[in-house]
Amino acid sequence: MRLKDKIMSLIQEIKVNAAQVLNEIYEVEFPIDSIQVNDTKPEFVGDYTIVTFPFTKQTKQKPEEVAEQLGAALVAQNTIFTSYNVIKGFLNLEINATYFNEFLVAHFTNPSFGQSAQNGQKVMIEYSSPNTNKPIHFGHLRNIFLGFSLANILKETGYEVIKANLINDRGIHICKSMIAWMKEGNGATPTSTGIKGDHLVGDYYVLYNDLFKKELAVLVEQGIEKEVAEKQAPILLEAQELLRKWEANDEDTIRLWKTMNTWVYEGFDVTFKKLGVDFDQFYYESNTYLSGKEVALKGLQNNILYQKEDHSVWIDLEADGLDQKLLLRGDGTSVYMTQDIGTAILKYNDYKMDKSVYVIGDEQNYHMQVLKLILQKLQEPCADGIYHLSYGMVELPNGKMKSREGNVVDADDMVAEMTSIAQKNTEELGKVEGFTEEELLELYNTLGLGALKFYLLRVDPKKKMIFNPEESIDFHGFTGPFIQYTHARISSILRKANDIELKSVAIEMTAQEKGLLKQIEQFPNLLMQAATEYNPSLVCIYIFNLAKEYNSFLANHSILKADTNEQMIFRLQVSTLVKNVLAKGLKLLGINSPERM
RNA sequence: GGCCCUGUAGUUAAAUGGAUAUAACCAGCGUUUCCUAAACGCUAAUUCCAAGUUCGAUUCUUGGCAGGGCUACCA
Repeated sequence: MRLKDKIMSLIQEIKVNAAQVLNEIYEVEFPIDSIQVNDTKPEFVGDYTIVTFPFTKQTKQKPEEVAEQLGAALVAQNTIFTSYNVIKGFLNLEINATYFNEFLVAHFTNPSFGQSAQNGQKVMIEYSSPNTNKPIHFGHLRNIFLGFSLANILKETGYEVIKANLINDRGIHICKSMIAWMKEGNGATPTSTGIKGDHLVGDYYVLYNDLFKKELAVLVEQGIEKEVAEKQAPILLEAQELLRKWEANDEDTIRLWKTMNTWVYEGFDVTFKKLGVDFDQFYYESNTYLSGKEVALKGLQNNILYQKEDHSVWIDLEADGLDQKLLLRGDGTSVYMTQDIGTAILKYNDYKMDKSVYVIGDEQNYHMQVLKLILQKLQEPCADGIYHLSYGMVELPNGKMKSREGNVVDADDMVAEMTSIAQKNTEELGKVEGFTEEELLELYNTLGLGALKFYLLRVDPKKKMIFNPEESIDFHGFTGPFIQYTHARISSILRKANDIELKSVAIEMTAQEKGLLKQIEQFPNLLMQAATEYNPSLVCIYIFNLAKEYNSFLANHSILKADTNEQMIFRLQVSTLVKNVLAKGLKLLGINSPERM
């Protein structure tokens, strides 16, 4: 067996071997993926375990007998297996240490370990997608980190990735900020006030809602029903008028709209940069909101859509268990769904991607389901590639965040808060020596962001999460800084040993050393799984377990004072490999790995 | 009403249908002469309820219960 030629992962190799042997013994074809290979539980002897219960029907033998025969044949046939034992229907296999030794030698200096070859597939990931009437808040961060991380993971596993941001820059919401600014802004600008552009615009959005509520109260006082008053409040009518002017291309309105949007973009830029995320392609809804109409009309001609008496255009999805959905109003204008249809087609025409991932909250599950179905019915080529990466909302302990009420945890504040906790912790631990002022600032930022990103990415995306600002963020345990710390410790050791030549050595490895290598060997596979499942939390869990295992190893093994020179070299090699994998895992999550902390 | 998602130690999270359900935080007790105690070790504690399928169910099916979301000619 030559590691250089090795394409298969160890688990895959076990499966292939097992299938082959089963075929030889029983003359039964078992599909490779039907063979279950698990990690052997620590209380048993062995590295990997084949579950033999599923074979009993076709082999007409007891699980123990199948396991026994399979184990004997595997050990006799392939030198990667050194021994086996059978407990009930579980066949525990021990893997030859030589295998891991060769693996170590082949990869400990390989910076691209974990990376897969290009697979020719193109994926677009749309994420972030903010409205321009308010700053980015904590809930958006989950979206942004998920999208960015997923893009990294897909690139690493061989996809060509386009990161897209669809900016929702038009509509009644931005008009609300505009009208409040016109009324009470007195010409305030980010420069004149010193307020970050997106926050400034967001403040007027909140102000709009305050004014609206006041007007509402007055109307209700006058004896008007609340629901009626909500539609009659003068400021709302003004905002709607502003939207009409915008649509009519009114010069002053457009100018103000552009100005305020520019403020917001400048603010967003700062935030995105601070968060360490970027995009390849921006789409603006003001450019795309009229599209989709032609497609709808074409669908009408082909009788996929139908028209009601008031000329509104609909699609009937009841046969698919959904509702009827409006696509064009009676006056011929588009709705949200129509725009999304248009944008989906536009994106596809731009890139012809195989997959289009939308990172959007789970409250839009229905919308996305309908969007995909309509595109399929319209026989648009982009339809089948659409995937909704649906994630649960981030809630505060006292309920949902509402930017209308200013009841949000702001993203910029959050980053600043985390950075200052990092600073406080570092200072308390007295670990500031040997750093320049500049390096310290960078370190605090690395640690604060690391904690924040890891915290939001470690949970399965589809689960909603509750964020408790006081209690939830920690620097111990299942956190970013824990892994960063492990990385920094390894770096320290390697710095001390940097004049030692890491030549190939053959040693008897301990169980824990073997365990580390076994874990690392699974890394490429794990990345593939994270990519197929669109789930960065798998990477979080993996690198956390690896860091934990390494820390435990470190407590039990001497490295620089190992018994023999060979042992030291071997452990330095293992450490190098662990460091590389931790750094790569963190990088895929968008987190930096400090050399010292 | 209909549809979708989620219920696992005190808390936050794991577990392609597999062995005695796994970690972290919190609590209690310990550990610093290779690297950095942001670490390591030990102790205690968990599958919402009821049926079903299975050799085997946290996982699949059905029915409850609880929480959230969607069900706009807003975006």
